Amino acid sequence: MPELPEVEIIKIFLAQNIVGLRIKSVEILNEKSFIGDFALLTDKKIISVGRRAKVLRIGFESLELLIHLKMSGQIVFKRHEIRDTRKHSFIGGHPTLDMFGELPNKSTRVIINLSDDSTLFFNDQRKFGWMKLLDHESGVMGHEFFGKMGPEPLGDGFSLEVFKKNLLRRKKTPVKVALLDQEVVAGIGNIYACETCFLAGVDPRKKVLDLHDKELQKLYEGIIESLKNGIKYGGSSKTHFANPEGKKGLFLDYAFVYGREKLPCKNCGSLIQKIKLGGRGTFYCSQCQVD
DNA sequence: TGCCCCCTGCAG
DNA sequence: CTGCAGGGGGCA
Repeated sequence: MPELPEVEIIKIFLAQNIVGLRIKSVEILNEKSFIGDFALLTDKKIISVGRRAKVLRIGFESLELLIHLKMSGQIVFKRHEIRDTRKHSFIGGHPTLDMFGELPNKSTRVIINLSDDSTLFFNDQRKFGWMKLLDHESGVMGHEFFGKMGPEPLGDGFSLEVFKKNLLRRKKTPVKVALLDQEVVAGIGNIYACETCFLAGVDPRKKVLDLHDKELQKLYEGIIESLKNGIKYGGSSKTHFANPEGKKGLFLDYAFVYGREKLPCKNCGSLIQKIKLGGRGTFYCSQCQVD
């Protein structure tokens, strides 16, 4: 589900809502969803919430909890004053937790009870996601885990030069597949890779080696623009994604190609094509995305 | 660099 | 029933 924009939206929400609270208890409903000793979290105070690539980072004084939502993960925040989400649901536009049903639900894997009686649910239908608890002593925190990852595309370290250098390590790879490589740029997933190629006017099948300098420039700008738009519209809610209070994202309404197979291109009117690249569905406009 | 796999559920 | 889904680790 989540790519950089969706994880960023969750991060922003959690930063405003759980920092300063303590962990009251953790319940593991699926063993493989939590790596590490969850009991260590008891009574620990949350001091920071961050993001690196598609990974959420929740910081404690001597511990860090990493969360990767993979394809179907959700973080749901249930405020303490809401006893029964179904009876207290709003009508019309307000975010509600209704989309999650009763909580915990069938796909809830971990429950984190917080000191003010609010609750975090880690839901993950496909069980690909994980929570990992790291400690300072293990030396895993920070560089070792994230060491090989490329730059944050919305951060200061992401220059055109760095982008070109990293991308060109994948010379024979189709450009859209190379954009998915987290060592090239961190945080791009299938939706934003497709959108980036469209914004750059580049055929997603084109090998990195064959890209002109102008195309590299436009890809660089396209990455930043598509990701910023993703955040601006609250993320992509194809199936699973909603922010922690149940608000869905609207980005796919504004997407140019992703999910628009056989629909007219918003730029030229010709029909959007769907192909498979690197095993992933890939959408593009054969008129707008050519040499 | 390209599969297969980890899973569950939904659409065709 | 088959195939597909916002990810990515491991293996040849």
